[in-house]
Amino acid sequence: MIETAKRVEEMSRFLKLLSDGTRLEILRRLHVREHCVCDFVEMFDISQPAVSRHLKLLRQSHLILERRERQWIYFRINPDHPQYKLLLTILEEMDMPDIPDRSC
Amino acid sequence: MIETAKRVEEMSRFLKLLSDGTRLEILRRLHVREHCVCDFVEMFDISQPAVSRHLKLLRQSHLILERRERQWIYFRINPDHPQYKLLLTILEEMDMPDIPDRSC
DNA sequence: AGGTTATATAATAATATGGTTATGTGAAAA
DNA sequence: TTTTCACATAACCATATTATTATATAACCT
Repeated sequence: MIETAKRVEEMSRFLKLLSDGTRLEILRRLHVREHCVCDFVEMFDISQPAVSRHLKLLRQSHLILERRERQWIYFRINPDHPQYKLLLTILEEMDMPDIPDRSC
Repeated sequence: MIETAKRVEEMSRFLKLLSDGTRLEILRRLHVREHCVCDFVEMFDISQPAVSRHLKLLRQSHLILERRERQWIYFRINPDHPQYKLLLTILEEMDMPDIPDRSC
């Protein structure tokens, strides 16, 4: 079906967005709390423009939201993103792998 | 922590593997039943070597298993892969998006 | 106004990814 | 044993991705 093809296409774009170690780590941190760009520039061993580019990709797909406060720009995860739940699953999987299901 | 960094790294490699439309579609089909290479060659508008390359990537990461029967090679999903559960979540998300949780 | 700080954009380069055609290989069939 | 079928591998090419350096912009401070 065409609809399914579109969903596969969307999912592959979403997963591509998450398939980078730097971006995954950014999201892991944003899952804990808001961060400004400078936090990430300190955190990673890449240049400020490189960090900026990763944030741009995440922002352009509406996975993160920004808020300006004085000279800083703070980012946070967008809980209204269509794939927010899947994102949480992936982030939690990294934090605690191999935790069995609670039987429910 | 170093351990966490390793998990982020592993997760990004896993997601990279899934972040291609052709490979996602292959996995979607294998989720239903076994398929031989020729099935996929028919299915997609790419060359047989291109299909073979996608299958090789999936096989090399142990996400799929193969079985030879006469002149055909049949592939199936490896249910013992460390990320099998996450894979199912992603495949099911594509089939039925926006189905709310059963409250549990 | 002029300087500093935080972030974005542009230009460029190296590497990764995914496709093609040509060819190799191993099992079945003639 | 030769041919055919199903698949893999090699060589190559175009595009995508991700980094860098240089520069622009916007807010704050003196």
